[in-house]
Amino acid sequence: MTSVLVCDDSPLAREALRRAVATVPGVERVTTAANGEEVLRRWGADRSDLILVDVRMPGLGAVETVRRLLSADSGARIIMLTVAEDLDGVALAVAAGARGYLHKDASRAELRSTVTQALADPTWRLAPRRLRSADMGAAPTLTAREIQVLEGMSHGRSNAEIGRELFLSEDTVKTHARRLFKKLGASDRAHAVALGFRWGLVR
Amino acid sequence: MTSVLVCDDSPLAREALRRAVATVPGVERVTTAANGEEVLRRWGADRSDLILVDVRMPGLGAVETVRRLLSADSGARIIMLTVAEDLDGVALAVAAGARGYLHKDASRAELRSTVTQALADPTWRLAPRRLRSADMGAAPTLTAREIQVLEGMSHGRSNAEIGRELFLSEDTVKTHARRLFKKLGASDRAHAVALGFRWGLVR
DNA sequence: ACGACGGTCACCCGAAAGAGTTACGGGTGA
DNA sequence: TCACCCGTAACTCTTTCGGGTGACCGTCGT
Repeated sequence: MTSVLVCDDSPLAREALRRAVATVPGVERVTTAANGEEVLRRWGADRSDLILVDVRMPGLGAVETVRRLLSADSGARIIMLTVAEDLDGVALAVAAGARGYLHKDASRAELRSTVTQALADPTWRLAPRRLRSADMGAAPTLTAREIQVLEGMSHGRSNAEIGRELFLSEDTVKTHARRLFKKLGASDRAHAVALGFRWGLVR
Repeated sequence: MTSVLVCDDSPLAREALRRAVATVPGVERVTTAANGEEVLRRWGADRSDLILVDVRMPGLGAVETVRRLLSADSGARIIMLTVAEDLDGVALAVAAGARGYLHKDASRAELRSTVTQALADPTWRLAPRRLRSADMGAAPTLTAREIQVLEGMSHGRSNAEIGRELFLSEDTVKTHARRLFKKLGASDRAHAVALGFRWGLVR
């Protein structure tokens, strides 16, 4: 029983991927998820043989998702999906333990051959590259809420606006902000946003 | 009577956009079109105050649509809609005369604020710049000083600290800050830093 | 069962930020 | 020449931020 889990925040892309992966010989089941949290839930319930994860995701980021999947099961086989040239994100995810990546605008044949290969060989890995893997150890771990607040900041929202968006009081947003500042070592929101980008926590 | 015209080839996206734009304060009517030809027809019949056009369209392309709209009425206010990182298309459309662009996966608040801004100010432009077709990056042009100030912000410096670093008064730093906010379309320093990263102006 | 942590909310307070406005000299392009 | 932008600076006024502190309630791990 070979199953694949596909994660992408865009419903259209998700469906297209689901259909494409389903045509790979040997794949019996394809499940989908819209975000990192859902991936972790589904993975906990039913471990697929392969996971495809979009690098750019709201909420729990791709890097964090990869890290948590691997801490749950170090044997998890993960392939990143990327749209454009955000190679930084891919690099970080690969450094975090993903097996490789796929361009979303790769041909269907390309996708199929990569998936086939990854399924056939449990040790399959994209050519190992020299990445900033050393940096990853020090990467601050933000909670989902903290990342949501950080993302709000990166979109120019005030604490009050973020609170309205997340159905929280402004004071609660401030608490999350203070905690994430401390974790990141940021002196203010602008600094926090910059560090978020440098760590690949937001994009 | 404020009206907005939305053009997108995907019915789902079209409806979602229509609903989102309809919630913008001051907008009384939202009409939709599925392609460039229809936009031109509707524009001929009844000129809206603002037009949102998907960059990716079948038949008459977005760039050609923009060009024809502007040749019919040079005051037409057009904002491009883009899905991914097809900056080429956006850049061409902006070069052709579009006022700016919006990521389709931008938050509803972001969309609303951009539309509000564009409706409020007839001269609104995402980044007032002298675009050449070769510009291609479409990145807003910040002056050296503005980039220095933005970099200071990205390192968590206060305006006063940035001033001391650059041998400027705090008030001067504030002036540079205000100007770069306007150029980037940022609402505060955190947003400006985020946009700086997204445009590749800082790292 | 205990503590640590995360999520929620509240209050106070001083320090920043940001908006608006004005101003002046220099450079540059139309 | 005139208009426009840039760099510099000052002023006021309001909003927002950030730190400190305390509190209550879950959950999770040990």
